[in-house]
Amino acid sequence: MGTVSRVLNGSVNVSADTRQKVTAAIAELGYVPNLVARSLAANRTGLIAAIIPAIGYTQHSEVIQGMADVLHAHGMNLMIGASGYSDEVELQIIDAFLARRPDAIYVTGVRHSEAIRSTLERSGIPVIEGSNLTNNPIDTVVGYSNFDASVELTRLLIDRGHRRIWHVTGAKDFNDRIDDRLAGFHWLASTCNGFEADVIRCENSFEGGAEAVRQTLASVDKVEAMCFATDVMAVGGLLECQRRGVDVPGRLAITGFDDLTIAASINPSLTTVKVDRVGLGRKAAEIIVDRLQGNNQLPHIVDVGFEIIERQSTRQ
Amino acid sequence: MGTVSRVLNGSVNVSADTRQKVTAAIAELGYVPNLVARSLAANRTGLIAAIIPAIGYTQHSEVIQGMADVLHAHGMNLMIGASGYSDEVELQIIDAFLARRPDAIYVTGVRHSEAIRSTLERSGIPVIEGSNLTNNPIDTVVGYSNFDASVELTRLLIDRGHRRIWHVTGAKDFNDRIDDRLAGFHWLASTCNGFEADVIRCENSFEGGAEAVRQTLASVDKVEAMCFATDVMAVGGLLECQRRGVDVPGRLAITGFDDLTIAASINPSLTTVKVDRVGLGRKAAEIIVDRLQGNNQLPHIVDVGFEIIERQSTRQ
DNA sequence: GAAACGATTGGAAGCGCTTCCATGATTTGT
DNA sequence: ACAAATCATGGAAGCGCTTCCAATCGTTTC
Repeated sequence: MGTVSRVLNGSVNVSADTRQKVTAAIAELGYVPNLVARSLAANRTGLIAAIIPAIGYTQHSEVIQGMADVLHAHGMNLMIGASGYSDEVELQIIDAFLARRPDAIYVTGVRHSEAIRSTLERSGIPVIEGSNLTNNPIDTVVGYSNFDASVELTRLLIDRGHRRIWHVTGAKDFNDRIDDRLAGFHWLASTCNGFEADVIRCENSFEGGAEAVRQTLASVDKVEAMCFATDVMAVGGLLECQRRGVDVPGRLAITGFDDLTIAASINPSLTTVKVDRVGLGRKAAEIIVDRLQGNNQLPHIVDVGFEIIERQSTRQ
Repeated sequence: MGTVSRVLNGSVNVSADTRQKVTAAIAELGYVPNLVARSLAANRTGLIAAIIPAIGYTQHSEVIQGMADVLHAHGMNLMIGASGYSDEVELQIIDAFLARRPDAIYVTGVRHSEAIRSTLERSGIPVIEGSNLTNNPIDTVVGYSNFDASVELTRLLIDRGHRRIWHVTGAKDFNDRIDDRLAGFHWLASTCNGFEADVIRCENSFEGGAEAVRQTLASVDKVEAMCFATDVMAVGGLLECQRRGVDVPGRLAITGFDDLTIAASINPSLTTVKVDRVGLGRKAAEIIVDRLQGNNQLPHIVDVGFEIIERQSTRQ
């Protein structure tokens, strides 16, 4: 038993001869190691837990895709849960996951309830926060600055000559990513003279974006640009402009955020912020794998960056 | 120890008094049961494995979302893997998952390599195949008839007076779902007189759909309708028509498949086939839960149905 | 009031591995 | 050639639970 275990775990202290025999026996018997027993004995499960707000949304599931790829290559597997943007549900899922003794845990965002934060801190395993940045991670954060990206995107609109810009965002306290985008917008606005900054909130959906366009066009005679906090809303807005014959970007410039694949295809194509989400997931998984192999010299703040992609919706 | 276990598992044979004491002690000590040990002892992990072609695609991740919701409500958790449409990778993932002794496994589609099929058959756990139908499931299939849906969709185009229809599909043998859609199209075509059926293959992407439109318009002077095997291709095609000023549905009727959210918002809105994917996932999970609770009287072929949604892209 | 019974409870075995330890085999140094 | 060190191997303990069994206790029945 001891020797078989050594063979399976690739220990050095096994003679080539014995290894051969054991391997043959394993093949002949069709023996499949029981990883549950291994997990218990070795105090290491090879399971990684990941919690995202919603599995059905590309922005989040692409991160998971990246993680799954890297983890699978290292013999580890992913457990996944969806919080539905609820702190309460998220805590429940975290508790359920921790009872399964994962080797590490990934959570989306950097703003958590006190209960969640303390649970994660006491978990004793690597905790990766993703999709945003913070100076004060629970353990390690892998993301990009939603604040900076929003600043750069808004600056692009200003550079194009716009002096009145509407920032369209989701419900209050919906999540830290869009809050930081709004904060970046506000910050830049406060540094500019003769600049009119407005904010409108709507549902994060195509219809929400469309509604935002309708409201905005109805309430003021002159709107120069709308800076949507997500591509979903921006595309919804763009399509509403198509329907109403509003010239984009002639009458109204539009920007999004996320670079969904539709952003490049729609007419006019959409200026947005691109983030390599699959890469972010891969990076998170690589850090986890590294940490579990004993590397404690890893950075705790990992910026995967972003890229402003200017397309037709802002180019006159 | 025995008694504590009985309390935790809600056994009947514990006095209210003892239960009270144990519960209090658990709360005070902040004891968290180790589900790994439980899994080993009880020979039941409470883990469900799910394999989909790609996690980042809404069509598949929505199913996972539905499963995760139901499973979480029953104290079970999801392990997830992505095959990237490769039989080889899929088998690797299945093997890796089975070593973790999941209580059930979900796989996408009903056409599998011989190795995969036999591995699943011998696994000894409930196997759910999803997103299509077959008369010969490995164990249980939860899905809808891609064949029938395609027939109905094509019939709608014929009813609208179209006599030349292009079916746009993906690469050969890409997956059983789009193959069945093509088969449905062919079958209906073969029953109609004076009907011209063409097939074109392209990449399953917006750009692929656009390319299909370009090729089709260039090669023939009269095309009446294009029936795309997926909404992604259809939307790509529709946007290409926008760019070229091709009137949809006046000059060219277009249909998709999947009812992605964009289908309802795009201009003109897209006629497509709607499937409740989250519901499909929920149903699959409910069957799993039921089976694990010992119910063996469940149907092995579960049709969750589909709905043809006619929108502007086919309505003259 | 004694026998019989069912409801509770504690204890031990065991789930299938990993890991430590002791033993024996082999190699190295001198 | 011999002692010391190194390596390979089998065996046993133990990971933290569940579950079975036997023992205990309070009740009911006649």
